[in-house]
Amino acid sequence: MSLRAKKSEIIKKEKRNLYLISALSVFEEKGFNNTRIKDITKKAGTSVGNFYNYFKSKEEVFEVIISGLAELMIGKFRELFFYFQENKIPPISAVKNLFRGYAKMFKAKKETFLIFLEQMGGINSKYRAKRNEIIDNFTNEVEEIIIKLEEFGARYQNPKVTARVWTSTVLGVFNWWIRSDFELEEKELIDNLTDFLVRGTMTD
Amino acid sequence: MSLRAKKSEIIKKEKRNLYLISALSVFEEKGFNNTRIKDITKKAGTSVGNFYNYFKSKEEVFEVIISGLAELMIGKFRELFFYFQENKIPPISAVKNLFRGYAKMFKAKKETFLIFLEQMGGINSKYRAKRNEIIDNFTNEVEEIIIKLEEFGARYQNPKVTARVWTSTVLGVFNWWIRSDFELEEKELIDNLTDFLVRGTMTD
Amino acid sequence: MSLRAKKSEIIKKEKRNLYLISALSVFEEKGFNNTRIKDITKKAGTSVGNFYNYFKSKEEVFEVIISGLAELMIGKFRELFFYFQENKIPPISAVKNLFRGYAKMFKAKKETFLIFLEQMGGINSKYRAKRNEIIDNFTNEVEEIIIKLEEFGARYQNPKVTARVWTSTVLGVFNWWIRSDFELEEKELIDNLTDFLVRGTMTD
Amino acid sequence: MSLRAKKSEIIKKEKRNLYLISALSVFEEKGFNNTRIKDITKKAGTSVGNFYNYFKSKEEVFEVIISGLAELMIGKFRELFFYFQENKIPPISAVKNLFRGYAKMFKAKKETFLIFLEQMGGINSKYRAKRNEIIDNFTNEVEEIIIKLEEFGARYQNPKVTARVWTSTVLGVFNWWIRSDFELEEKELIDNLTDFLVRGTMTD
DNA sequence: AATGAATGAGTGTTCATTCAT
DNA sequence: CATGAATGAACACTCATTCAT
Repeated sequence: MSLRAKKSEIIKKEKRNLYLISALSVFEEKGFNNTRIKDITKKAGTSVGNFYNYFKSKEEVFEVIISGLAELMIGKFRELFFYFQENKIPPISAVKNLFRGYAKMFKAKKETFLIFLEQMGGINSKYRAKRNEIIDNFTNEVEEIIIKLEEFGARYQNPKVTARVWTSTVLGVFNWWIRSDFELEEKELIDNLTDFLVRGTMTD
Repeated sequence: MSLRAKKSEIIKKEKRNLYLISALSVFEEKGFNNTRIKDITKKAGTSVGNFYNYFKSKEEVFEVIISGLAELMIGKFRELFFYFQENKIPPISAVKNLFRGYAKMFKAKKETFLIFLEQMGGINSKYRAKRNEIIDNFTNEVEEIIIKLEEFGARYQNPKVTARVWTSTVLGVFNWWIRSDFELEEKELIDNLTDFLVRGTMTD
Repeated sequence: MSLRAKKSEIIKKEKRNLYLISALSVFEEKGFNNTRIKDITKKAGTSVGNFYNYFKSKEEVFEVIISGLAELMIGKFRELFFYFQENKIPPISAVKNLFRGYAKMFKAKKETFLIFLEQMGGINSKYRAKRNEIIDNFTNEVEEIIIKLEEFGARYQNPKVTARVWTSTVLGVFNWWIRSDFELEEKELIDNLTDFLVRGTMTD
Repeated sequence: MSLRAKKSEIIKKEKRNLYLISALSVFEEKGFNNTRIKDITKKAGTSVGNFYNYFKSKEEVFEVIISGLAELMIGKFRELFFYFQENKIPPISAVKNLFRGYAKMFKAKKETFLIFLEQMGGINSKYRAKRNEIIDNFTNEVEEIIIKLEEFGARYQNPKVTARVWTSTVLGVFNWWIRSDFELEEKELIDNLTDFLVRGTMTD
């Protein structure tokens, strides 16, 4: 690739990114269904037609925005899982670490998560299915850890329920935290959350 | 009111109900935004125009369907709260009782709750706000109980976080239970859920 | 026809009349196009379905209301024409007599005339054509008199224009008189109008 | 503004104009209420959606078409009034001048005037009120002149009635002249009309 | 005859997407 | 690539008329 081509490639990527950021902000405010392509391009300072040089449809921007969320959420969990096994970290520290990572992630991607958590299920059936699939996959990953935890002193329990409690809690509590504009001190949030979940999961 | 008028009154209520049921089912399947009035009337076996003899807009049916949910959820909690104070019921039994009531309620209104939990936030900003308001009110009610629980041996904790954990858990877990078509035995679900939440909340 | 049948005939006519009166009032207020059958039946204290036992369509009521207007306007003119020829009444008295009759007629049928004068042309092409036809027929009648007037000292003039001036004036001025709720004294109106038209028509 | 932008500005104005002309012609033929947006765009050779790039509603086109009529009618009158005072023109010449201007104006805007005169009152109450307001304002202007005319030898009369006669006559006679496709020679029309109105107004 | 629920064709407006410039 | 005008399918809602009771 020539230097010139490479440069244009970069510019193209930047423009695409600009659209993603603009769309994200409008989706978050108005919701997918009430967002007009014009709203996005206006925010980006370009024209309607131009948008279609970078995305083939309104759905595509949405999907790009959402894509990666699943990996992000699950990735964090896997990190913990790995760390946990390798380093024999005590569960409480491990969980706190995880939640610190989550707090950072939710802060960095607050709009995206709000869209995912609050809106995605209501856009259409396809996205509702996708949303549930993401949550289910996430829960399955969590479930595996719950099972492993028995070795570390978790009490006997139905791991499906426990895993669902964990994911519901994480998603629900962080959703509230984002919506409240991170009002509650991060340390307090994480300490309380961890305490609750660990007590709920482990034996005394 | 004449006998004739009373009869027609009843028939009218039944027809209205038929529309509510039809709409509920179509909303659940296609989502509000992708539901056409014709879908509803087809399912009800009537004509488009007739729908508007019973509801003044598509939004109205939706609102009638959703209305009452908040009261229902909060009502159950208040029942517990009252019972709990009056009868000095041990927390575990009280919570199990509550969840039995919830299980019944979610079963009876599964489509409505699915719409509320999964779709409502994505329809438009108005409904997103309403959804969050309902959840927040619910959480506030729960918070009051959490605070009372200290008398009964709850450990020191941030009640806002704990309340949020409870509501997130209840909504998230029951959402999954509905979606999975109640696959897991009700007793197992309730026992595990109760166990988790009580341990998370109370001191050892 | 039996007595019973005759009685029911009368009742039927009364009901029909009630509808005509109700429709007239609603048409005048809302205009034909923005009048709903329900508006008419509500005013009449009956039901939508009942209306169609008396009229076969919304247009029919309108046509019945308007029908007769043409004859009424032209009839008055013919009366004058006849009187005038037979009795050699001086023009000024004849015209004043005519206008007195007109004033009475416009007062008695004010809503009907308002509909005819202000609204009829805007309902649809058919009624616009009818409206113009009525006005043209009226003008033709007037034209005949204008021509005769030469014998009585009218100056030379194009009778088509003069006739058009007369009808435009009569319709325009009485329209205003009705709209202003007959504020101006009838005598003053008639005296001035007559004076103007006669001076405009006759030689000095 | 760039040359390119200026060009597009001009094209846009032309397209808007095309719509105005198309709408005018369809309104005149079918009437406002029976005109479909599709009728307008078909006549303009464009698509339905495109119409809404130029006008925000069907009512807007109508209002743009009608707007200016009032000013036009009254403007002509004021011209005369001014001329008349300044130049001490004898009334007959002044009136003839005015009517020549009116004839030209009605010819140039025949469809618009037909819509205003025949249809506007029947579209809906709002437009009926507007129509009457325009006519009343026009009449008030005329009334002022009538009052001034006394200095120039007008006989004593009720100026409200006389003004109403003038406007009714002008609107009624020109309405007919337009409808008859200007059959009558302009000079003949104006001479007769002027003669009539001046005789009616002035003393011998 | 009276009622008012039922019907369904009809219409203004929106908006994702395309395309000429 | 950029622009924004052009396209037309889609849809909520209306209302004259019909019809079962």
